[in-house]
Amino acid sequence: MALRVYNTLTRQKEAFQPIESGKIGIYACGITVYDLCHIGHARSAIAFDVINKYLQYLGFDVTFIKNFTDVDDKIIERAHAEGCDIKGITEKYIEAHNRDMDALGVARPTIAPRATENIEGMIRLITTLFEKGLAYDAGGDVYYAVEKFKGYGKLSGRNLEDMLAGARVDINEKKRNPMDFALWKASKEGEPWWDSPWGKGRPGWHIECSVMSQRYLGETFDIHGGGEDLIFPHHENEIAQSEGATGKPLARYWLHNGFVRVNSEKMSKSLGNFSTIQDMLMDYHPEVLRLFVLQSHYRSPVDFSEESLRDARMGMGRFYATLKSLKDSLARHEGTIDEWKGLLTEEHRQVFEKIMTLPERFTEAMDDDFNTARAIGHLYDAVRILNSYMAEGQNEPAPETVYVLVRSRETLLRIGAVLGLFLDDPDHYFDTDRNREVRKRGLNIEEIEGFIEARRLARAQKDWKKADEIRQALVEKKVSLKDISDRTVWKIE
RNA sequence: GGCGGCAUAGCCAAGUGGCUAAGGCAACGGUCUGCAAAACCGUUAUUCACCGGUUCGAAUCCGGUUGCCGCCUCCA
Repeated sequence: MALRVYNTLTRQKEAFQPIESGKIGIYACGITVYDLCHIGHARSAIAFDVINKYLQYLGFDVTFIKNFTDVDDKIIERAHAEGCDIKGITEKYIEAHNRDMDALGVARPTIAPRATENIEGMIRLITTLFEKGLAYDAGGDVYYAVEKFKGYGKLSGRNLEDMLAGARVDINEKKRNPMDFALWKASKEGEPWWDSPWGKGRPGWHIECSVMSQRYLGETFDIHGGGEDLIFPHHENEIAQSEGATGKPLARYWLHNGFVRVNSEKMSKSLGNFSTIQDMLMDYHPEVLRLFVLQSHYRSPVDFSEESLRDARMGMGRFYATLKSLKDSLARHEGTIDEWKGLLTEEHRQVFEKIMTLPERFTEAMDDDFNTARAIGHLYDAVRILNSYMAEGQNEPAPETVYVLVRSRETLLRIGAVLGLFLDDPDHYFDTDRNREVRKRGLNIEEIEGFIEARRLARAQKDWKKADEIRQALVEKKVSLKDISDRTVWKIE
């Protein structure tokens, strides 16, 4: 089966066909840098990160562009509020954004262009739109004449009459049509400005993406992505600008991710119901956040709550428990024992072959519009098979077992990497997880270990009653114990 | 008002015409254990919001009803 993707433009899944064989250009709309990123931004970033990584996994040479909008009303407002220039704001939040994305394991884009570095290109594009009769000057403000562009509304499935019937179009005397949007805004006192044929001003929001995508990916490129709230007006306007100027399709496939919700409502700045990525990373391992997001399809909404994150954490713990078992089983067996390939007895071969079909099943799921939820289901299946297999041949694994486990682990890690999962060392994962949980619940490690030592002494004397009381006290603090032959390990539930 | 999406077990979530409706979390029973925990095995939706229709056959297609959500204003 070949890759199929849901295209917002046609509202159906289509066979994916790159413009140039073996190469893919993706443009994903980035953020306006005036504040910290929240979980909603993380969801979008992770969705396109996985798309990016999966396409590379398939062997495509991917050019991934994600911009920064670094001039905009909100930024100017914020700069005034903090008494600095816009660069003071944008530099700070670009840095914060990059830190957040790095922490989440989101790969940096091939190029991360900024709007303010592309003003000349925007002026050129607006000039072209004037030549085509699609732009008009209204006293220093330049607007796009939407009526002049056939097909305005084709992405969002609207037409101008419907939109005009809507209650919330702002009245602006300067506009010829209420739906016309700004390409260039005359600067007011104290605002940043650039010289242009229409006077001092700054670009409108939409023009930058048309310019930067064309600069780095050409007039027509493969995939354009973003959150579903960008479909209208942002992406609709990009189409009007770019296609109005070139007469060619802007992008072949339009992909939009669904929202993160809180209590069934969109997580957003205006509702104030957001959690920043920084805050969430204090409480959860980054891969728990990724798993939370990837367990749903990227176009569906996901509901964010303490409980859903807790579920994701438990699921992630299951994966790492298996990775830890694999690590421990193989600790004394470096390298692969390749001579066992082809010599496996029936029992070993069955496990081996099941795990070796994992990439196939993974690809089948991901080829269906990046169905990460189904892919993750297959990973859990593999984990169950391996746990069962390891439970049988515990202590000293036979050489053929080692061969199967080495190959299985490679496969698991290779596929996990596409989703940005299993990248941590299992011991490190559980250490940091425990430290996080201990801090969240206000517990004290020395105290817990003191209790465990007291219980060890009680157990040595076969004082089961006392040992159980101690354990019960710990269980009430959500600390669970596991007795292994010579020691006791603990974790937080 | 216009446009669009969603409704699957206690919770989360795959599945878009036909083998036994994935998987995770939770719960319960068993193996293991001094007892537990983890892991493993087993159980938990004759049924997919509701009503009607198409079909040999539908969670899946069509029509209607109800409920929830998004966009139409900055927003991932």
